[in-house]
Amino acid sequence: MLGHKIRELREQNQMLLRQLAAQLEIDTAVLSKMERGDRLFQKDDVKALAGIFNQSEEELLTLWLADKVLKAMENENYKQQALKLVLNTLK
Amino acid sequence: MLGHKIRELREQNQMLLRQLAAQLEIDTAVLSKMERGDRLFQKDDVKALAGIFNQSEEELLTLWLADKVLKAMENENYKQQALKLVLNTLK
DNA sequence: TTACATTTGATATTATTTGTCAAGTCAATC
DNA sequence: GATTGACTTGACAAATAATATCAAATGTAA
Repeated sequence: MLGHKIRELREQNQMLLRQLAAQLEIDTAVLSKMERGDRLFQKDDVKALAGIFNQSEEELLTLWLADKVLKAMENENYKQQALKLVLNTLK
Repeated sequence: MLGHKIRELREQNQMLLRQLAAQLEIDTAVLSKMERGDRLFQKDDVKALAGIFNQSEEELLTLWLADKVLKAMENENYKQQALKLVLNTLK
């Protein structure tokens, strides 16, 4: 979810992967994987990205957390029931 | 969530921690932590517990997955927004 | 006090995540 | 069809986190 958003923002800004990777001080290969959803971003990088692309931290961190949750649940059954349970316990 | 349920079931069945731990072939100390919510159960143990206490796997695995999600989100902000996002992407 | 059930904390083991780098693919241009 | 540049992939190492094991601590009832 976040990877897709970042790729869009990067392309809108005509930046190369290696340019953005340099700003984040991470390896280009890793950023490629993050944008493609193979890896999670680091939380600090998400905050930096909000600054770089002038997006709200809330929006990007929400997407990031959603990715984390999806990863925690991948290959499991009863996802929806579990999510609803969690939502209810948070209320 | 699951730990609490298992403790209830164990006490209803007048079993000791070490008895249940023996059935699951895990250390008593570890089971204690699992029931108290300090640690997640192993998925295989959840399935075994459904058999031992004659509960539906679906119910217990749902509680277990909810615990996993809660752990993945602990200490983060924007939990509810993220969960709603995930729920929507699953639909 | 003793005996027993449970909890806690320290350490060791194992698994997962993350970083690094080289080689690979793919288009565009020459 | 060779070269260049952007991106992707996969293998391996390093760092981090999860799990197991065990001894000691706590709590409690007889």
